[in-house]
Amino acid sequence: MTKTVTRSSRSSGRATLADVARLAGVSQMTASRALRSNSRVDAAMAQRVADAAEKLGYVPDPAARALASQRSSHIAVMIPSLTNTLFVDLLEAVQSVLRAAGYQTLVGVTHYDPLEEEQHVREQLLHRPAGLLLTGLQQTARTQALVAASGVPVVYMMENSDAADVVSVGFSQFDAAGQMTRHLLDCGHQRIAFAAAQLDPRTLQRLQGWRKTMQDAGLYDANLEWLNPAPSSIGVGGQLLAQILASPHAVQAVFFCNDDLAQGALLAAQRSGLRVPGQLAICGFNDLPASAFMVPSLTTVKTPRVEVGQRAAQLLLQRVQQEPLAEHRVDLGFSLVLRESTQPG
Amino acid sequence: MTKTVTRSSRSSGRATLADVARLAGVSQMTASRALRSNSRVDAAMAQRVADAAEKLGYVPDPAARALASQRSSHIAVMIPSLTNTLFVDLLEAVQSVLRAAGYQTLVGVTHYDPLEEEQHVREQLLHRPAGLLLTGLQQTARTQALVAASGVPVVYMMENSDAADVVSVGFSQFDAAGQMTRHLLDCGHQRIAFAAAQLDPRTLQRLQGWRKTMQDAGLYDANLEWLNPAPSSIGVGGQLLAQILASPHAVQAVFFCNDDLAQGALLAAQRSGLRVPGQLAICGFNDLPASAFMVPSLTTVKTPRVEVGQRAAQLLLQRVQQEPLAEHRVDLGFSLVLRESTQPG
DNA sequence: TTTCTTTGAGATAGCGCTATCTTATTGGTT
DNA sequence: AACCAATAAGATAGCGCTATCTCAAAGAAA
Repeated sequence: MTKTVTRSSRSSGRATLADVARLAGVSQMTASRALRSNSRVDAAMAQRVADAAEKLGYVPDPAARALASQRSSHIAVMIPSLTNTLFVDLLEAVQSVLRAAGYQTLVGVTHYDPLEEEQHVREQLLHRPAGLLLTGLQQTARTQALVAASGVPVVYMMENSDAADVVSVGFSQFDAAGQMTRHLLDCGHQRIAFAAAQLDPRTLQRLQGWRKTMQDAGLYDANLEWLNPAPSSIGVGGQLLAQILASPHAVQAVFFCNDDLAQGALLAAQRSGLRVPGQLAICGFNDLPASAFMVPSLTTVKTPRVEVGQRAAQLLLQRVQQEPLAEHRVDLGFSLVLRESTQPG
Repeated sequence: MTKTVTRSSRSSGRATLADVARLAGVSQMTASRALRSNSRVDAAMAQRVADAAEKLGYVPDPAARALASQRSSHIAVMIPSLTNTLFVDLLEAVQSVLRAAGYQTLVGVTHYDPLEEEQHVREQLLHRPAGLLLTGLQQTARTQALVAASGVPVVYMMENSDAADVVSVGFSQFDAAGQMTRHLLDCGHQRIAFAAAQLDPRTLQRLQGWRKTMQDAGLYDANLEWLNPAPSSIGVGGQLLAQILASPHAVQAVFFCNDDLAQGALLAAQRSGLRVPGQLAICGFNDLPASAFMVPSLTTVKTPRVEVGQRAAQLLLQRVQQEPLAEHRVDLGFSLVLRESTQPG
């Protein structure tokens, strides 16, 4: 005999917490607590509730939960771009961790614009996300104020902050660029140009890393800096190379701030008959998938974007669940990938 | 004098619909209707409500709305991959349209796996999305059943269906591949290989388009088919080219099912000293950003992915808002992009 | 023993909306 | 004039959860 429960016409038809509580023979509140296991509940009773939920195929209603608790099961993620494989990898890593924990990921693509980021954050906060993941540390003052006022926990990705109350997962863009520059110096190059596009904060940190190393080596020259604010792309990489070659200042190597630029430069070099690394050494940053297959293969910096995404998501979950954090600042490092495009004679 | 409204400790502190109704001097229900403008409301009254909402900075609470109406402001989008620029462009287009209309986009990356898609859809339906965007027409039977049972409106992307009750926005993968094959024939090639990876439904439709054209020309040979189920990538493109060149069957041109494969083949050819198009013509599909910059530049099929995303999102919004659709099947076509890699002698 | 905490469970009361039912008003029919 | 649909607004009652308060029982401190 099937017990037929009469339901209002407005009900969803799904099993509700009340059904579970009835079957388990406990109050609805106890069932709620048992399923969330946040408050101390008798173990045997919790098991009864879990069994009842299982039997009924009960799934909590996110909207009801959000309305009652003023906190949704969404986590908002702000990334600058999906065109750059870097952020795609970051996002996929974030999403797999969050999804496994039962959270939905809402992605905001900011196109490297702090104001667009602010607008996205403002919209997202209306949905009362459980947490927020931000790329980089340079938000507008209003974004910071909005986030602070909302009380939503945040974890920052791709850069590290020294502030005590900021949780960040990243690596030193400055050091990475410094080491790559060092490598080019070790190859015997002295006139090492730095070419960049987009000019987002992380790119500028790489610029500083290159500058510092060149200055320390006594080889810094402002004529070696080639900065183009346009979005980074293969096409812009080719343009930058053309500009560098057309200038009267000699150059032995070019450090591109991103692999797509470097790839574009390699292709442009090939088209114009310039031998790499014979006449010019070229390197990039991020180790995008195509870089290993370029001819010549591209020397670059391998960045831990997947690990950054995973760790950031894990830390955010801990914050959301009010667990204490072991560390506030996670530096995941980087590694140089030396390939043909900088191979010394 | 500021009127202080006493609020319960559980309230969010934001202005609620009740506040708006009070200020406008109407009932809460009228305010609700006026703001949604779905039911006939007196124009003057609607204006009063709108003014009051504006004055209070009222923003509806999505959770409360979802709970009361059994329908959220989310729209779920299923795409196979974010690694393929094709889908990134599609997604960004979708998202910009939906966001402008006040909907949140929830992305499910299925990795070309119908079962993973099913699991994503199942999870998303628990959140009662307002609508669903699916890539391709090949879902599992259970996915179809789940979607049908939920009553959530769906629009299919990237392929067109002839079924009367299916809303789809796409183009003919079959025709596109046929035309490209025709182009290779027109260039004077007879031994035209088709090389593919991933082997998702759309890839197989392209395969069929190539087959049909080759058969019609009396040039079909099963030895010209090179299918690798691995995920499509630059590396796999190089492998496929190596296999084709190592086989005893002569080949004059290779039609790769995706640009990333073709790019990999171009790079591998360059590395091994094979002249393209001199010794071998190569073409791809999708016109990814790098293709125009390859050396030689890559002949390919330009696919209307941005337009597909926009139209699909617009149609879905119409379905969500119960508006009648002008057309159920939107074919956005494609165009051949003829570049150096297939240039005859 | 008495009193004061601690702990687990239940009862109650919303969270902020919208579906639905009811009632008042209007204008068109016969 | 009497009647009936069509329309607009209000009253009511939830949607399915969780925060908060209350209370009984059990253990710790006096």
